[in-house]
Amino acid sequence: MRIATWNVNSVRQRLEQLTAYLREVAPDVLCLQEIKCEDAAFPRLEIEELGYNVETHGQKTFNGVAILSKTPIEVVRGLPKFEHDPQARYIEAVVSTDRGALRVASIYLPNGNPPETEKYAYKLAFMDCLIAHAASLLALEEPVVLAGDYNVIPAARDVHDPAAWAGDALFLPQTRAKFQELTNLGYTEALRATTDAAGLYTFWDYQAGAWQRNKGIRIDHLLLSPQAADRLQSVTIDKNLRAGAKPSDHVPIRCELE
DNA sequence: ATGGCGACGCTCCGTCGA
Repeated sequence: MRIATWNVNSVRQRLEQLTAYLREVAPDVLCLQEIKCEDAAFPRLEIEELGYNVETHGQKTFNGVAILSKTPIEVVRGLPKFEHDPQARYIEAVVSTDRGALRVASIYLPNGNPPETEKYAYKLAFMDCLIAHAASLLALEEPVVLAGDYNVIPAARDVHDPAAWAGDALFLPQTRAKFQELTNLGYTEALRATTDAAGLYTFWDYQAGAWQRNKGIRIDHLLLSPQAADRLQSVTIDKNLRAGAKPSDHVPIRCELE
């Protein structure tokens, strides 16, 4: 069972890369963030043609999330207790698999910069709500994968230059503490269950030759409930996509569950 | 040493992202 997440930075701009990824990597479930279009504008037919079911929670211009799945899914749009949010940042699916139900969320957590503004307060409020919801999911004792662009650098080893990012909303102590609060509930960060290595990144800015200089950060994560973590076999960052033509500034990260 | 991008839209600049 292969589950991937990818911030595509506009699904319409990335359609060629997305369909190539579905063909070559063929994840069973792919969570997308920053689709940047309304549901009606999502290139649904091109994806369905490749054998995927498509569920979107889009909006015009900004944000927008989706879940693609080889098997049929039932979805809920919006983060529970945060449904009034006009920003489309959360969609959750129950996926039928041959090993029973699997729950997968596609999350686009707010960036939060600049930290002294209401944007950071919004990020923290979203995280509080996500923590509460994640706790309620644990009570179901199901395999759950909370996947997405968390806009959180968990630790110094996850950023090329920790000092340069010290005051950034992605790396502030309060941000990292909230992320740790989430994992402390009982979720396993998939990548960190497989390696302690530093310098594993999922995002490189388009500016200042960040990719060429490997000035990256690790902000896209897969969080696993105990029932999912027990089945974890491997984690892969599809870094090669950043070197290809017209890339997203994020690359996919995926895990294999037995 | 500095700055260097890219997507979007009531589009040719201003805003946003990370």
